[in-house]
Amino acid sequence: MPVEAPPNRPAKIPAKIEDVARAAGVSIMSVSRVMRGVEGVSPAKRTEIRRIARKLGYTPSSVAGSLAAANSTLIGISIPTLFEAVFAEILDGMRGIFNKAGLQAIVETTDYVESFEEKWVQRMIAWHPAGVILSGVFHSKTTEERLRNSGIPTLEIWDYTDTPIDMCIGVDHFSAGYEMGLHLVRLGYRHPAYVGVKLNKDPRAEDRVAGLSKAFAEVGSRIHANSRLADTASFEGGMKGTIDILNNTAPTPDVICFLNDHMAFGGTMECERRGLSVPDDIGIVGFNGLNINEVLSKRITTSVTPRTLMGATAARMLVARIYGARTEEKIRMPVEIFDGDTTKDRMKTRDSNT
Amino acid sequence: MPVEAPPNRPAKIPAKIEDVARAAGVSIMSVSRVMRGVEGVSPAKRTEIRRIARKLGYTPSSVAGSLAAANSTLIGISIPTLFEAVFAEILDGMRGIFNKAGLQAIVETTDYVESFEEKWVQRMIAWHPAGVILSGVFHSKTTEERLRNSGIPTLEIWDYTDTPIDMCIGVDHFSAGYEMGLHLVRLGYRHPAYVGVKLNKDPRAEDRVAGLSKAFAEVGSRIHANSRLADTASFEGGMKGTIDILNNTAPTPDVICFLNDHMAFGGTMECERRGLSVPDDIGIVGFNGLNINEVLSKRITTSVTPRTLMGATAARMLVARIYGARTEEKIRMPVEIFDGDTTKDRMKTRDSNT
DNA sequence: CTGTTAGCGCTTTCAC
DNA sequence: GTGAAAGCGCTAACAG
Repeated sequence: MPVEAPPNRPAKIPAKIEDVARAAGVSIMSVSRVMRGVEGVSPAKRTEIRRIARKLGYTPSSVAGSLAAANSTLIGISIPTLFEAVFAEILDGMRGIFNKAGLQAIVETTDYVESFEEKWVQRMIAWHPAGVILSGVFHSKTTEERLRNSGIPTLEIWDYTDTPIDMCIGVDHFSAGYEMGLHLVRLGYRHPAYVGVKLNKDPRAEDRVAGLSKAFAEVGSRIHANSRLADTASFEGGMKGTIDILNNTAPTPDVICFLNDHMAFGGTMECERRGLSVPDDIGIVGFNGLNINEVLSKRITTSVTPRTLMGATAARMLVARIYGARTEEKIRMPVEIFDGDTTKDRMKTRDSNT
Repeated sequence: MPVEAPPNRPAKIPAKIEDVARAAGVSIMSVSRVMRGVEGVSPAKRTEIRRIARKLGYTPSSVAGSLAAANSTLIGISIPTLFEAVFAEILDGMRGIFNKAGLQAIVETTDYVESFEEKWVQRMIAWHPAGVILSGVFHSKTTEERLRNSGIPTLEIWDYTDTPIDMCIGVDHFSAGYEMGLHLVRLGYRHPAYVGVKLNKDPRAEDRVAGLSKAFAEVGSRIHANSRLADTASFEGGMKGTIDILNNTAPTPDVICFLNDHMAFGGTMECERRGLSVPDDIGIVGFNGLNINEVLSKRITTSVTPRTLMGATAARMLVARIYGARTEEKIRMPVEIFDGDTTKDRMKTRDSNT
C-alpha cells in the first residue's frame, strides 16, 4: 500500500524562516535579523534563535533574499579560457578578496567567441549580479548596451582601454609588443617571425604583434613570417607553428616571437630537435612570464605580466564600487621585459663563439 | 537646481513582466508563457509579445523565477585548484553539456581545505542549485549531511568510491599507483623515491603512493625517500623536491615518482642540470599525461587519465539525474600507463649502453 | 528591542 | 487560448 520509493534521494523539506521563528517563539523578523547579522535583537533571543536554526538545519534562501532585498552577492566573471594559466592566476588573485567581501563568483568561459559572451551576459543579468567582470575590451554592441543600461558595476580586465564600458584594469598590449620589439632591435635582431593562434582566437595577441611590427618598421624591417594555425596557445601549438615557419620560410628567421611562454617552449623543443641552437642560431621570445620559466635551464626571454596582482586589484576595485565608494576607473598595469637565455646580444657576440 | 550626477552610472529601471504585458495589451501570464517557451499563446500574440519584450530590453529575472518555480538552473562546482590543468580540463569537458542543457555553472576553488568546501556548500545550497559537483571523496561530515538532506543531485568527481554521497565518477587512484608500481618493478626498478606536495594538499595523490608502495613491497622493496615540501603541484615544486631528494638521499634512488607530469618535468630539469642522465642514471615518472608531454623530446612515463571525457560524462550523468532519468550511480574510469622515454628496461639494457 | 504590513517579480493553479 | 488570484521565502519600512 505504500507508494514506490521516490525516484532519487528523499529530500527532506528544508526548514524556512517561519519554522525557525515558530520553534523559537519569536517573529520572523528577529530570525531574519539574526541570520543577517544585523543589530536589534537581544542577546538572549539571538542565542536561542541561533540554536534553533542550527538544530533545524536552517539555511536562509539566497534566492528569496535577493528578490526581497533587490540585490545579490553574485559576481559574474567571463574569461576566454581556463587553459591559459594567465586567467587561472587572475582568478586566483580575485578569490580571496571576493570571499572576504561575501561575494560569490560565477565563472564562465567564452572561448573567445563574442556571441557566447553576449548570451552569457544576458543570462547573468537575469541573476541581478552585484558586479560583472569581462575579459578584454572587445565585446558586441548588444553586450555593451545591456551592461550600460543595467547599471551593474562592470569591470573589463586584462586589456587596457581609455574608453571602458565602466571600469577597466589591464596592460597595454600594443605597448608591450612595441617594447619587446625595441628590445629585440637593440639586441640586433632583424628577421623576426611570429607564431600565435588563429586570428579570432586572441585579439590582444594581435595588438602585441602590431606593436612588435612597429618597432621593427622603425629600423626598416618587418615580421618576415607568421604562423597562426593553432586554436589554443598550447605547447603543441607552439611546436607546430615552429615547424610551419622553419619548413616554409627562407632564410630562417633570426628570432621567433610566440604568443606566450608555453608556445615558446614548444617552439624551443622543435628548434633543438632540428639541431638549431637557441639562442646562437635562433632567438625565442614568449609572453607573460609563466612559471615554467622557473625550472628551465634556458629561461625564455619574455614580457612579465602581473596577473595575480591584477586579479586582486580588480576585485578590490569592484568591491569598492559595489559598496558605493568612488574608485579609480581605469588602471594601466606595467609589463616588464625579462631578458632570458633564449635571446642574446648579436652585436657583441657576433665573432665570439662559446 | 538639479541634483548632482548620481554616484555611478545611471541604471535605467529595468523593464519587468508587467511593463511588457501592459505595452502588449495582454496579461502577465501570456508574457510569462512566451518567455519560457511554453504552449498556450496564439501565434499573433506570441509575435507581438516578443517584439515588445525586445523593444523594452526585457530580461526575465531568474531570481524571481527561481523563487516562484522553486527551482534553479545553477550547477555548483567545487574544485581544489585551477592551477592543476587537470581540473581545467574536467571543467572544459562539462561546459558544453551544461550549456546545452541550459544550466549555469558556478565554480569555486577550495584549495584542498575541507572547511572552505563546507562553507561553500552551505552558500551554494542557499541558491537552490539544480545540482552540485564536488571534487574528490573526502568531505566533512557536515558537508555530506547537508547535501544528503537537501536532496540536491550530487556528483563526486575525480576519485572513485563505492560509497558516494549520491553519484560518483572517477579513477581509482590506489590502483593507478599500484599499476604503475608493477610496471616499474617489471622494468627492474627497486629504489623509488616520491616527490609530491604537503600531506593535506592532495589526498588522492597519497592513495596513489600507497598503491605504489604495495607494488614495491611485493618484491621486498619500499619507497626509500619522500619529499612533500610544495604547496602546489608546480614545475618549481618538482624541482625543489628533486633537489631535496638528491641532496639528502644515499644511495641515489633509481627512479623518482612525481605527483604529476609538471612536477616530473621540473624534476627532470634538475637531474639534467646535475649531470644525471634520464633515464640512464635515474628514472622519472609523472601522472596524468598532461599535454606538455606532446612536445618533449624525452616523453615522461606517466599514467594517462581521461579528464575531458570524465568531465563530459559527469555532466551528462548529472543532467540526466536532474531531468529525472534513472542513471548510472558510479562510474570507474580507466587509467592507462604511457611508457615514455624517462624510464627504461633495466633488465635488458644493463650491459648495452646507447 | 520587537513585530506588523507590504511587497520583491515571477509562476502555479485554477477558472473562464 | 487567456487571465485572476495566491503565493514562493524573504526583507524594507514602519509602528510600537
